[in-house]
Amino acid sequence: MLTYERIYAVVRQIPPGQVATYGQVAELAGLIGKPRLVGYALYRVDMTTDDVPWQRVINAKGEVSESPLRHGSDYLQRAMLEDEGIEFDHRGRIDLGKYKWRPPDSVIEQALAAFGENLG
DNA sequence: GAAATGACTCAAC
DNA sequence: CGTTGAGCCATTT
Repeated sequence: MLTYERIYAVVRQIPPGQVATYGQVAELAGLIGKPRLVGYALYRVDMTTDDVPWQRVINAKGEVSESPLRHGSDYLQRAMLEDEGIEFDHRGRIDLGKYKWRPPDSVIEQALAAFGENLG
């Protein structure tokens, strides 16, 4: 289960007003090449709590993903992002070049430290 | 243990 | 730019 916590930890590092892609989170979470795990983890996130800002995690296309189980709350996620100052394209896409989260070295160092714990 | 699922990503046309 | 196909592996049943 630490795998998920790793992802949550990274997602929590995402500051408001910015978005990160699954690949980005996966890379920082040590799940390089396994973006699906991130998506799966976010799906498992208990959105009833604010533990993880899953809303700031989108796909590499800059679109806000949605799940059939999430049906109906897709607009809610968009609203939350808009509330953070993020603008959506006419197609519902976000300008990653403007809003994509740029992980600071501190986060990378933390990630590396986390890897060490796991890698042994 | 084995099969099925999945909020994705990269590459090719 | 949009669609199609293959890769990835932990979680779930």
